Formats: sequence, C-alpha cells, structure tokens
Amino acid sequence: MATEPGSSGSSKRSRPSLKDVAARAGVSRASASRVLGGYGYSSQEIVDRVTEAVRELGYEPDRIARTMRSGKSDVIGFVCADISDAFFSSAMRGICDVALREGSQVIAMNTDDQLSQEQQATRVLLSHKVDGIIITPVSVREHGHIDALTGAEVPVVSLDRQLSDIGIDSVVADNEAATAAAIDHLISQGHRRIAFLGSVQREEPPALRIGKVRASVVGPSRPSLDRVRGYLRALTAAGLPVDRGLIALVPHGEPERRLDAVAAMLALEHPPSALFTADSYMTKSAFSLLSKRDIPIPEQMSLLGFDDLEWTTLVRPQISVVVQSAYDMGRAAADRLFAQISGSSGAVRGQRTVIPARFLGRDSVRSLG
Amino acid sequence: MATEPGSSGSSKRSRPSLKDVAARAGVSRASASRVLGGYGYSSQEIVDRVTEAVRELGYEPDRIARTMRSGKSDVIGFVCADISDAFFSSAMRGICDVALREGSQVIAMNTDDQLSQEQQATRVLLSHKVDGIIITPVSVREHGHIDALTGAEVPVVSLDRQLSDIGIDSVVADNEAATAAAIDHLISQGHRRIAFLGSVQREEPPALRIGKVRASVVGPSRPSLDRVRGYLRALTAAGLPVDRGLIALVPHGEPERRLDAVAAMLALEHPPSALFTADSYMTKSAFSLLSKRDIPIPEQMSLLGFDDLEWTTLVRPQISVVVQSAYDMGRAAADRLFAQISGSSGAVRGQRTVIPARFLGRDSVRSLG
DNA sequence: CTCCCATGTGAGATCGATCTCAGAATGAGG
DNA sequence: CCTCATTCTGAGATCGATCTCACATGGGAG
Repeated sequence: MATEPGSSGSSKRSRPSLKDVAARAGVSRASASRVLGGYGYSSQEIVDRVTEAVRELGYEPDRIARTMRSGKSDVIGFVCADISDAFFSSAMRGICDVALREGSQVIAMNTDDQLSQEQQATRVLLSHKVDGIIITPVSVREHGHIDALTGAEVPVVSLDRQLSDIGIDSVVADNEAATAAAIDHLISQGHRRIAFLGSVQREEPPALRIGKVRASVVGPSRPSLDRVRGYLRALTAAGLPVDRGLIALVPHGEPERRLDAVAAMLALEHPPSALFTADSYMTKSAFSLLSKRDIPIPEQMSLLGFDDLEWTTLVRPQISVVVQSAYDMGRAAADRLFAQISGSSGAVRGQRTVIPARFLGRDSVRSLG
Repeated sequence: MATEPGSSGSSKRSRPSLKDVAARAGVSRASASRVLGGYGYSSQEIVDRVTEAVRELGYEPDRIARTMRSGKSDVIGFVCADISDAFFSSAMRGICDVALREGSQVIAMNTDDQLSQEQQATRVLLSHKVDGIIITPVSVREHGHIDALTGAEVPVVSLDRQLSDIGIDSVVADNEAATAAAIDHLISQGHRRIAFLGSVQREEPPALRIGKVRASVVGPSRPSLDRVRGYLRALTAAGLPVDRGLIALVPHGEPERRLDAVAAMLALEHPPSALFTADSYMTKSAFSLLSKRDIPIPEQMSLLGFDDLEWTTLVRPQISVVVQSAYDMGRAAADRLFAQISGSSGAVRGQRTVIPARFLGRDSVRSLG
C-alpha cells in the first residue's frame, strides 16, 4: 500500500539522486528535472519514463542541494528563552502548524535570556540559510544582531516584544489594554488599594522609573512594562492615587524574591485588598504564599493573575485571570513571517499585530460592595 | 566590541563566501580552506592574510554548502506527538541542550499521534539530511518507516517507547518498576482495593487482554502498558487478587471518557479505597471529579498519580506522585544519538537506557492502618 | 652536483538540483 | 525548396566548502 523507498535492491548506501533517476529513465538530468519541475517542454514518453523511474527508485529530492541552488531552505528559526516554558512551547506549536502548511520546518533555539546566546543563535541560523526567524528578543534595545538579519534580507518577526526599531514586524498581546481591563474590574468590585506584582528582565534598568512609563503604541515594548502601563492607566482613569509602595517588580528567575515581594505586600501597614500578579510565575508565588499562610481567598485577599494555567481551575477558589493565547500568537507570527518570505520584497515592514487577551472572571476576587 | 558582519560597504546582498575571503587575501580558495580547516601546510604569511580577510569580511562558512559536501548537516530531528505538551517540551529542552554542546540544531515536528504524519516527518527529515532522529513513535509495531531510516544509515533513538525491533536504541522511564513501587506503597498503607486508571493509544488493540500483559525487558513497550504491568506485578507479589473491574483504560485524547471512567470507579458496588492514575491527564481528571463532588482526599479516597505537574503542590492536599524527568530523558536520548552519530559505525545498536522515576510521597494517600 | 623529501600552493573535481543556452528535429507557410 | 517558428533534448554552468592531486620550491644528504 505505502510506497517503499529503498526497497529495490539496487541502491543500498545513499538515497537515489536525480542522476540515478535520469540514468534509469535513459534521459538527461535536465530532462528529468524538467519533468519533476513541470517547466519547459517534455514529450509524453519522457514524462512517463521519468515518472516510472521516480516510482521505482523511490526518489525524493535532496533539499540541501535544492537550498544550495535556490537559496531557499524551507526552514525557519524560532529563538526563545526556553522551549520548555509553557508559553514558548505553545507558541512553537502554533508556528509549527503554520510552517507545516507552508511546507517548512522549524529549528528551535534557547537563549536563557542571554544576549550572547541570542546573538550566537542568529548567526547559526543565518549560516543554516533559514528563510526567516521568529524571535522573542532578550533586549528590546540592543538589537544590532537582529538588524544584521534584516540587512541580510532575512525576514524577522518579533514575538511578544516590540523592538525600538520600528522596521521589524511584531506580534504582541494587548497587554496594556487587558491589564487595564483587569484592574478596572477590581476597581468596579470596590477595590481601592491594588498591588501590582510583576517581573522584569535582568537586562532592564534596575531602578525602573515608574513615573516615566507612559502608554505608547510605537517604540520598544515588552509585556512586563506594558502591563505596568495598563495598571497605571486604569488607576489614573479611575481617579485613584498611585502608591509606589504597591508596585513590586522582581528580577526574572529568582523565585525567592518573588515570595519576598508578596510577603512584603502582606506586611504593609496599609496592605492592599487585591493582588494583581502580572505573570504566571508571580501568580503561582502569590497563591502559594497565601495558601501556606492560610489567608483565605478571596475573603481576606483577592487575587487576579495574568496568563492562564492548568492549575488555576483545579485549586479552590478558581483563580480569575487574563488569558493570552500563546498558540495564536505563534500562529500569527508565523503568518507574518511567511507573508514576508513569499511576499514581494517591497512588502510593508514594521507591522504590529495585536492579539487580544480575554478576561476570565472566576472566584478569586471578592466584591467589596 | 562585537564583530559586525557585513558592515564593510562591499558585499551588501549575500554573505561573503570563501571565494571572497580568498580573493581579499590574494590566495586560492584551497589555501584559504586549508587555513580555516587547519589541515595541510600553510605558510605563516598566508595564515595571517586569510585570518585578516576573514575578520574584515566577517566571514562565516555556509553550512548548507558544507552539508552538501560532507553529508553532515549538524541538524537532528525530534518527532513527537505535540511539542506544546509539557513532557515533550521538557524533553525537547534536554535534547537542545545536548545538541548545543555538540554544535547541532534541532528541528521539531508534531505528529498528533498519527502514523501518516510520522511517516511524512521522517521522509522530510531525511530529505533535509539530518544527522539523526529522536522519535516517540506512534506505533511500536508498525515501524517500517523507522527501519527505513536505519537502513539509510541515519541514527535513530526511540524516546519513551520501545519498538518491537530490538535494533533501535531506546530511552524509557522505568515505568513498570516505578508503578510497582507506587502500588507497593499503597498496599503498605493498608489499601487492598486499588483502581488503575490509564490511557491507551487509539492505535492499541481496543480490547486489551490484560491477562496477556507480562513483564518483559525486550519486545515492544509503551508507558501505558508498562504501568499496567507494574500494577499487576505489585498486586500479585503482595498476594492480592486482580479485579478486572478496577482497571480502566481510556483512549487517549477523550477527556469526557476519562471523567466517566473515574465516575464509574466511584459508583462501583465495592469501590476502591485508592486511585492510581497512570498519567497526568488522568490525574487531573480524577482530582477534578473528586474535587467537584466534594469527596475529601485522602479521607474518603486516596489518590496517587504518575507524572509531576506544577499544580500537584498547589492544590490541597498536595498530591503524591511518581515523577519522571522528561528533561533527563531528552538529554539521555540525545546523548545516545550523538554517540551513534560520532561513534564508529560498528557501535552497538539496540541499547536500552532506563531513566529512574522517583516516588514523591505527599498528602493524598491515607493510611488505613 | 644530484636526488629526495619536506613544505607550500593552486587548479579542478565533487556533492545534487536547477536553469540557461545551444542546437536538433519537425512542421507549416511562402 | 527555403525560412521560420515550435517543440524537444542534453551539455554544461552554478551555488560554496572541501579535498585530491599535480606541481612547484627549497634545503639537506649522499
């Protein structure tokens, strides 16, 4: 039923090449290539003979040689911090699905949020002649290596972050709006003192000037900062004061400091009535600590998180969250990438695609009415 | 500080080739290649001139051309059901880490547990001239396409499953022993009626003959069946009867049927005192249902699961589980693969690597002493 | 003063698919 | 009968890195 490549006793070592097909069919390589490629003229007899030879030998073209000649490899790269992270692996799946549709494959590389690894990754992918790269850049400012890619005419799409250079396509969630909506919801439930617990990249300036964070559509953007913006915007719009003591930004990748930050909020003289946790790690830390200290949610403390995870519906109470679909973001990024790859070279660059995030109200927010 | 490839105004379009380097250094391609490759003889002057030219042009060799010539691509393939699954994405990370050490990249492909997609994937990877493939086969019996790989001299390692053909390396968890240990623990806590809730592949024979499942080191193996074996072995060793009504195997990917299976156990005339859930999906379903019905764990029902997940320590009570490290399994598989790739062609094939699983006792098992 | 070996260098082949181009065969129209 | 267009085919070039091999030099030994 299925074809059985290599089952004929002739070629044992290497796969048959076009040359073998041509020899078997008794024609030149050029003629065989014409039949396979479907261009130029070919007599019916040659078409038949080549087709037959292909079938007999189980011939499949060598993509490396094809890449060599055409420059197109049918491979794209995905550069992220850590493929085992739920966000990135879901995005990867979205990218793979689109790639499959386009007849391409995906090489994934991890940076562990290190600029040097990211630079290395782009170099390697370039030497593999990938058709394009989807990247979640470590830094939204230092992107000389990414500019080098576009300079080398390699399409690039930035995922989940927007570079300061506006010449590069980006796909991001509407972090600011979704966060503002979530904070609005807390406010509508009567909350006045709302803590913001988030993470910042190690690479970010250590003393982040909250006062300087402003809503903006252009310019560099990363989720952590956009969510701070949404928080500030919602408070300001509601006429509530911004208490700097209610904002905690912890360097990424230091679990203890996350717990410390939550504990510090609880120990405040005027503690908040609700915690907004701006990423899944912080949500987990906050829930863990509240649970460990037997602080009832939402009676004594309301909790609202960003990012949905499996466990948010398994624990009691179920956690209200803002959800972003990493899968959809991956798909969108891949769609953009292939649009650049196949599109005319004059295609518009720097397009910003915003994926909506949804608010899922569950049982972790108390109404203070 | 960093090198700036392509910054010299000369070559704008494509990256510089060895030919460009040779021309700039005023030597032949052969001489330039000798300097770069570090073989043959080269005068100091030529070494210096070539090195300088490489630096000036920011030359980096084209891996496609190198692959063309050498047959080695420095790319390996990872074929799994779904890269967004926690198990596979962790394994992928392990594979990537080893690949990085070996100077290779990883192409990931999803099969969604469909044999046709898996066959397609292997064909594509072959045409990309990957140096080797790590695969979690859909079927442990139909593996003609995998045999074709080894026939084409492409190293293959089977992850999490063992093919019936013993000529292929495999890396698996010690599912049977770990399950037996977990069941032993339940028995030692006084449990006599222990339910086994697991999943089977759609591809498996629908009416699995439990009676025919026997412990065996060779032969085809997949986690679901090995765990059944461990369960049976532990019961038998303890002299407990095997009640077929306490064993439920649900087709993979049908959440409702999982919940039904759990509900059926609870509705039994003589219900079990403990549930052993043989995979993370089933553990989740069981916990969900027990939680929804307000059946206290472990007072009314003990629960012990296979696979650790983030949420098992967030819920109350914390769930006792058997943990397998997908990351370690990925690493081990990649180690084996590269051993095959770089090893002498006469390397031993068919090696079986077993990764130990650990039992983590927490609070979801009641002692009936 | 030869002969030989160690050292050094470049021309050209190779990997496999694809495409250009020259030329052959055929038929139709003048 | 000649011209020209159409259809068809294959030789050879190309992509870039690598390696073989032939051909230099040079110095030292006999």
